[in-house]
Amino acid sequence: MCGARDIRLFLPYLLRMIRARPYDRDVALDAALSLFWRKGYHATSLKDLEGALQMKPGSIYAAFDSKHALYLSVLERYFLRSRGELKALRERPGPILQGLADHLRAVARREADDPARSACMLVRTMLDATAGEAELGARARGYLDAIRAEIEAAFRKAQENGELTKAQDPARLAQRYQSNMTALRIEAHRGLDDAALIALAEEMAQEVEALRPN
Amino acid sequence: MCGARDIRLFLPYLLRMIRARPYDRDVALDAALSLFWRKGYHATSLKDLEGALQMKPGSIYAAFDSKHALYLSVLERYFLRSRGELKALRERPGPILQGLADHLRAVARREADDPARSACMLVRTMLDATAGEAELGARARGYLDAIRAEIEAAFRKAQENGELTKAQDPARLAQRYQSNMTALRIEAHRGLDDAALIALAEEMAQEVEALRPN
DNA sequence: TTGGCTGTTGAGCGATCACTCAAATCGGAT
DNA sequence: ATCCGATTTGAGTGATCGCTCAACAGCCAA
Repeated sequence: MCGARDIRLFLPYLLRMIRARPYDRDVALDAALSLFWRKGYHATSLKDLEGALQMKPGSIYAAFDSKHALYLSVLERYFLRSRGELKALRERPGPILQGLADHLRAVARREADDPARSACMLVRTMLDATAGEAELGARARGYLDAIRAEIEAAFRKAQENGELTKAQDPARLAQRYQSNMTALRIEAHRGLDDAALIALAEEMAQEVEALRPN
Repeated sequence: MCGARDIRLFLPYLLRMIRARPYDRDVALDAALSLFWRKGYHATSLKDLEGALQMKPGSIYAAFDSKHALYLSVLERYFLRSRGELKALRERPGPILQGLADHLRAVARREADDPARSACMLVRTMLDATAGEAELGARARGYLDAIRAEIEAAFRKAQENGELTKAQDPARLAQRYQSNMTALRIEAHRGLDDAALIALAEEMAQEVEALRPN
């Protein structure tokens, strides 16, 4: 009996929780992600963010605390998506090595189609972070490590499935795979023509496929 | 007879030309190179430069015109040194492939020893350059292209020397070599431990050596 | 010495930076 | 209709940005 009253009591707060905000946090974060990814941390000003997020400075600070904190949120968002892609790849049925190889091909194709090609945001953040924003660099490194761990897990699973010999070292293969991916995306950023970009990815992909013992 | 007078006439100007400047241009440029390389274009302020160059703003502008122009000078300096290393490599006696492979090993060792590891300045500049400084990006790309051309010339010479089969494509080999070098130096910047860094370079180097037909 | 030219100085310019806060605005409960 | 509290607003904060320039210092010829 007092249950009903309790619900009535908390209803306003529940409603408030789902009350439509004047801005959509996800949309705003995506806009910030796109902007920061394209321009980098230092070159992006609050004015730029105001335009991209369609929010006034006060609202931005109420919602995200600071430019620094917003960048961290955005970076985490980027990381979660990147790792998500890899997790999906590992949990997919079929040979793991094939999935890893195809991922390289897919990234190259995606970049080739994208008119605004841009290298990995984690790498860019790491390269950009100076002593003044040491935390940004540390975060980016941490995320890159987590992604490498994800790749290593994939190679390890491939090894369990007999797609690799016991002598091959998943940690080292993951290291090389990530280096290749980084290089591939930097070449995309550089503006390498589509054919060469896809050929480069193909070369890397075949090296992954060639790991399989026959 | 009028020759002597001419010399006497121009002597002041000749002396002025070699007159010791209050600052040493080469030293100043090296200091700027080090600073810009470490902090990047956007994160480096005039105050930082004043400190590093030991020059007041007026002198900096008298000598280098602007922060932008100074960065361009410094970038060219960096490029010339990088290309110089490769040119030396190509003109050295002995097998070219061996030289290219050893260069990868040497870079890894150099980075491992360097406490302030830093990725290639041209790559960093390219990744950092926004629409506002499109020229910086274009310059960096141009320099990277020139370096790739240098690598390609090395592979081509190796091919002429019979170190490569006729079927192998120097352009593509150069592309991959440069990608590997980029990735290697980014891993160095990332803070990859010395052993792993050197192992990564070794793997890349052996792939170059394996190109040789036997 | 003196005059003249070169190169240095550093206070200070307007613009822009990240950021704040008092006032206006809005949705929902009464 | 009226009020309340949450949210948005945007002019404005001090700090710092890249950069300028009138005044000054040092050197050499005369």
